[in-house]
Amino acid sequence: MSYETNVFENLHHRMITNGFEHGQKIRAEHLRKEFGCSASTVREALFRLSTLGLVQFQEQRGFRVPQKSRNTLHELSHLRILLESEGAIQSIRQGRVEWEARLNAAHHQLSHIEKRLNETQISEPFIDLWFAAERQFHETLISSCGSDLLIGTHRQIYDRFRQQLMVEDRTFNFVSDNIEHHQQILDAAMSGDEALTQMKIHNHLARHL
Amino acid sequence: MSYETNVFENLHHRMITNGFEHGQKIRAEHLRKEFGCSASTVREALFRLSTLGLVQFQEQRGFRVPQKSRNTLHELSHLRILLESEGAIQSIRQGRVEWEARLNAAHHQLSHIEKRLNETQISEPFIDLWFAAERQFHETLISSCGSDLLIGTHRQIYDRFRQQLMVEDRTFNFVSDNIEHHQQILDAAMSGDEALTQMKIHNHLARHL
DNA sequence: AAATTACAAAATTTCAAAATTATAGCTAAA
DNA sequence: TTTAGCTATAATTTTGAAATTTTGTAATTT
Repeated sequence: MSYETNVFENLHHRMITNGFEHGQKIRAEHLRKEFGCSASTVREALFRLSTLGLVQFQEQRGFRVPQKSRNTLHELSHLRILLESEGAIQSIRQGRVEWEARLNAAHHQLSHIEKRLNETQISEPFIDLWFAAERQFHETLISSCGSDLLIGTHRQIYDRFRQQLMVEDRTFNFVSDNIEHHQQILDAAMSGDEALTQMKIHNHLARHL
Repeated sequence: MSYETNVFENLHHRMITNGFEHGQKIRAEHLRKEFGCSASTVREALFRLSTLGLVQFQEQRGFRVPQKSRNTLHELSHLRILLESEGAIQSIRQGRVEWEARLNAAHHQLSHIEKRLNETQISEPFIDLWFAAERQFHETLISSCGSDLLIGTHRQIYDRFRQQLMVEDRTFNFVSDNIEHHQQILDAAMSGDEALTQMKIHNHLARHL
């Protein structure tokens, strides 16, 4: 793996997991010391991230983490509902027992983590586990839709969605609602009811609209 | 405007207007002579294009224009229908007389070009005009949807869609169908019939599914 | 006190050379 | 004839310095 790809993946992850603050200036000249490479290599990675919307680029003024924005969150939620509903519906239509098994497994893991969080309120060591399991659940939900493009686009939106919520994610205020919502989404998908699945996905995200 | 942005925009345009052939290797080392800048600057622009899906990047093997792919076109069409329908529906709901005026203007220009193309079969001088007008019509159709994110995502998909059709676009075989389809989309949108608009968009793109 | 100017420091952008890797062609051995 | 090994060439990746622009601060002017 090349240096640039290493830098890209590292920064990509930190952009959506509160590794940098909203609005923070990202200086290639500083990060090069941390990564032990040239500022040009960091700059390349930042350009890719800017195209993904995870960093804002302004000529001659460098790169900056996007601010939290109520409007951006609204738009991301709306588009995420659209994509995830379509992906889930197509997965219901095209998925097989294998998809159901994977979805149940993903849900099992996620609900296990969320229930632990809900009982103990021990937060910090679980955030990474929760983060990965939440993503895995939603991605598995659409994984049999038959379109890599839809999956990729959904991922792009999901990443930006997570970035907008990266501070709030760490308060864990959402957990009890999530347990219920994720269960409802799973049940609806397992029952093969497309409209119900779409409605449950919408309910899950409606508070951000 | 910086060099890199210049290079990016130039390459971006050529990626979707048959400036390079499907599957062609894109060498920064060669293009630097054309642009009169360093290969590193070209490489930066290519990284951005790769994130947009208009160029494929492979470590140590550089950049390549994506092949034509029946499957990719299918996925792009499906996703484009999804996004464009949603954008059109939201525009119908949220748009005002001003949106209708802009859409009628965009359609007028597009149909004028398409009719000329249909009558005279003079192709080459019109491709750029048609290209711009077709894009303008579809973008205007969704322009009052209230979501910059949806508009931006649609544009990204539309670009890739045009790349897949950039050779076929130059045969002009589609023109008479297009005249009819665009008119139907306009009429449906003007009538405020959401379901009909969605159906007409679907019909317009169904041959690529 | 507020606005403007000048200058130094910091940051950004670009460059082309060095380091590294892939590719192509040739030769020898099996 | 095929395969493996070697070498030269071409291309890719990375580097850090030079060129350019922005930012911050102090001094001056209004």
